[in-house]
Amino acid sequence: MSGPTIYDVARSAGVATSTVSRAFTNPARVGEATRTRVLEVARELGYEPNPHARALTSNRTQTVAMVVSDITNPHFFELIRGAEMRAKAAEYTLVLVNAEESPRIEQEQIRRVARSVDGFLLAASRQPDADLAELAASRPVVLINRQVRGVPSVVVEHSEGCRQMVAHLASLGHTSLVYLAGPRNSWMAGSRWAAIRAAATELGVTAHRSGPYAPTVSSGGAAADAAIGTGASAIIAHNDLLAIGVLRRLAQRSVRVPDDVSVVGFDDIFAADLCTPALTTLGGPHEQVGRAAVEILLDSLTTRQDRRPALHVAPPSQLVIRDSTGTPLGAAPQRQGGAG
Amino acid sequence: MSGPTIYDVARSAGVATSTVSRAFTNPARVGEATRTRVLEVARELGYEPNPHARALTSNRTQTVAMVVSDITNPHFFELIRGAEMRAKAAEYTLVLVNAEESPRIEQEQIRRVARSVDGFLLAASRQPDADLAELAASRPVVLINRQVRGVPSVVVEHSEGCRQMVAHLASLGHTSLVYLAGPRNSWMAGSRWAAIRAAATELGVTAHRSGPYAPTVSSGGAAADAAIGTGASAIIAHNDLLAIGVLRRLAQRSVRVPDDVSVVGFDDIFAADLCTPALTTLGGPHEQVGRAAVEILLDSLTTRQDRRPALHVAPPSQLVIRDSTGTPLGAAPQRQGGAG
DNA sequence: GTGAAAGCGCTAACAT
DNA sequence: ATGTTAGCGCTTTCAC
Repeated sequence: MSGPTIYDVARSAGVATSTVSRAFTNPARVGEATRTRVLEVARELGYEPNPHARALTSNRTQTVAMVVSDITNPHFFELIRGAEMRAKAAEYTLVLVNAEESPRIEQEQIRRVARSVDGFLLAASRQPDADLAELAASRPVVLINRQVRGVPSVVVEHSEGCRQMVAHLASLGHTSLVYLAGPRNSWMAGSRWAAIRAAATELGVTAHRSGPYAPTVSSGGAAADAAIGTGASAIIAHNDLLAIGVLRRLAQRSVRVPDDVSVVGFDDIFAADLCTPALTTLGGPHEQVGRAAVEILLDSLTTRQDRRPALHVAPPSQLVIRDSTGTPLGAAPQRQGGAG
Repeated sequence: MSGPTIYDVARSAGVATSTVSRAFTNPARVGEATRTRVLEVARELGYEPNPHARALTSNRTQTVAMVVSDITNPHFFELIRGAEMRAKAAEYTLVLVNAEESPRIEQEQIRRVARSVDGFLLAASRQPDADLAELAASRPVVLINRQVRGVPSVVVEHSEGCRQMVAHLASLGHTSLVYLAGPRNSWMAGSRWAAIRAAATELGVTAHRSGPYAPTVSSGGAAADAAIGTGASAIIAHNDLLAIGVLRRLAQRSVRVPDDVSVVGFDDIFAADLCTPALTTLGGPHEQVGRAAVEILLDSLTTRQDRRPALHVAPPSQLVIRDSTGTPLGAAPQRQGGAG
């Protein structure tokens, strides 16, 4: 059934099991010659350490869990990819958990896998701050695109990004915008709105908020209708998926983008560059975020548990200007055409 | 550090540890009253079975690994999503492994996690048949979009799909097509080409093959150039990513799609519907494929190991006709415009 | 239906 | 530097 054990190797190599164990987990504490011999024998026998036996005594599993709020969202792909690669490089295994936008499922799953993993990567967690703080107190946790006091996190910088976004819109002549908000329990939704509103105030632009909306293409229909209703000439959607849905509905309604209304999204997913018109969006180094999060997590696993500061990393976002933003012709008809 | 054990529960409930164990893993073999009491006590104490201790004796981990050839390809995300959901429903955990298009990495990673999982889902494996057969002989394996004699698999039906694709092209007036092949060690690439060639022969269409190409957007440039070189009026790309890359290059070169040349892809990824022109492609129920694969795997875990037939499931593909295919104006100028 | 006890394969004191 | 020896928390015969 299962392969050779540490005993087989020990016997074959003429050493004690503890020596074999050390040869694998703590090579420095075994004599040069012994070590090579042991490893040699192990290789010959095809010995592979049993991770469960190992975990049982050492409480280390070489596994980390990545929990994403919605595996349906392509945005997470890049995060997952970065995390997987970094984990693999460190000989860690990545367990993938989909919270399906439900705080309840999220928590259930976290409990379920808690014993099998060394730590958690929580991407866009929908749980309340208190729950996250509590979890982080008992297990190593790194938050991604979510910030909670005292918990390490990697968040794509968006405050300045939102400012740039609003500035871009303002410079095109927009004087009124609407933010189509993401889910109520999305920290990002709140944080982005705050940044947008601040920038809008500063730049003399009127900003409204509508929502919350599920961050999906299909909820873009209702979101677009609501946005049009506000009379704003610029729409900032919570993410690219929603923005793409908005674009669709706008096309159906023969509202021209960007002539009649400008649309911008967040994340710069692969599809943002392909849709028509190509979407202006606030992108970020998502893959790198995934890597960084794993790095911090692994760090907190190896480093002594003494009070390291809960670090917060915020790699810069970048406003990618494409074709969905432009001068509103209705509002500023100094160009060629008239209003819609 | 870690929570209460089976001993704590046993003591509190006034039973033996074996009874507690049974209450969890084999409820039928414990008296009604005892069971409820044990479970009650366990809940009160916040007891959670330790999966490693459990795995150590039982050799079952409640975990399956999904290995994908390239996590970069959005196509896999539907597969992953389906698999994750089905696994979760069965209280199994999904481990995600990216083979990075390398048979070597694929094999290494499989070895690495072999002891930690109950079985493998191998999506678009790049390994030789022999290696897969060998692996399948020692561990439960389900292949996805790959077929190897004697190994259970779920493959989106594509033989008939390819035929429809070629028929669609032929009906539009195309008499010559080129298939831009995927990676050399991609089973799908070979299988699709065989089906395309057969259909082409049957329908009196000339078919060329070019490649292999990496199934990525960026290799679409060279692929497009080669395709144009063949003079074919229709291009069948190995997957949507490659097709999108082809579309890009064609646009750069001012080759009109579909007037000058038609383009079709495979997979019907999210972006296929968004690019310009929208891509005609052979889609499939990918999420369902992921689910089905997990189901078969779990089945082979629970069912006795006696010789079940290695089942092969092939859910139907569907030709999604969009705007990238049309009548070649150069070849059949019976419409309005002239050739390019 | 329930209990006693022997491991599963490994790590980690503690010796030497 | 290496060996001895307890367990880690659970499952699983084997008794009763």
